[in-house]
Amino acid sequence: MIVETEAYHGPDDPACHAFKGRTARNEVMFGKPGFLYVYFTYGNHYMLNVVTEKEGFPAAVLLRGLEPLYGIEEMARRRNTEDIGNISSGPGKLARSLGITTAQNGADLTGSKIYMTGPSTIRRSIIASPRIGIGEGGAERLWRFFLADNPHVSKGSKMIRENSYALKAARQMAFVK
DNA sequence: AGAATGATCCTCT
DNA sequence: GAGGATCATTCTC
Repeated sequence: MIVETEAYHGPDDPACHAFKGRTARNEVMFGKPGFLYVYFTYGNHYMLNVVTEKEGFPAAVLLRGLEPLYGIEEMARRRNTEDIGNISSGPGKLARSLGITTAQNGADLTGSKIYMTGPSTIRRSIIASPRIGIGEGGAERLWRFFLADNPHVSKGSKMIRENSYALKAARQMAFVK
């Protein structure tokens, strides 16, 4: 179950890989929505994105956190950990746990091999926050989204959550006082 | 051709 | 909380 995402929106978003135009790497983002955009970074990690928007408009959503529901043992094995909270709580971990690499770049998510399913209606409380780990164009837009009550979010999001709780608590104390 | 950089994670202190 | 790993991609010359 997807519990954390981040949005990247083409020409108006400096943090988007396609901000400066088409390259070999970001090619897939310019294609049809519903396809995987996977890239390799920091010499270690694959980032798993889903292409959104219409063909020709480069945009994608980065998957940053999953709650393992099925195939947990296999995910854990790929991640070499027993700690369920550490299997897919971050974008690099997530791709690793699913066995996704650039071999799957451009894969069709509307077929039957790799796909997403489930309710499209929002039933849970969601926190929107600034994107992290991004330079220019990162902070202004609240384009990181994660479930307010789910433990399988990335480290940065946990911090945001804790800070917001701390803020709430501080306000409450001030109110009581 | 060479250098810099990065939508991160892990280890060690 | 700091720093290293580690390499594909992109930018610069």
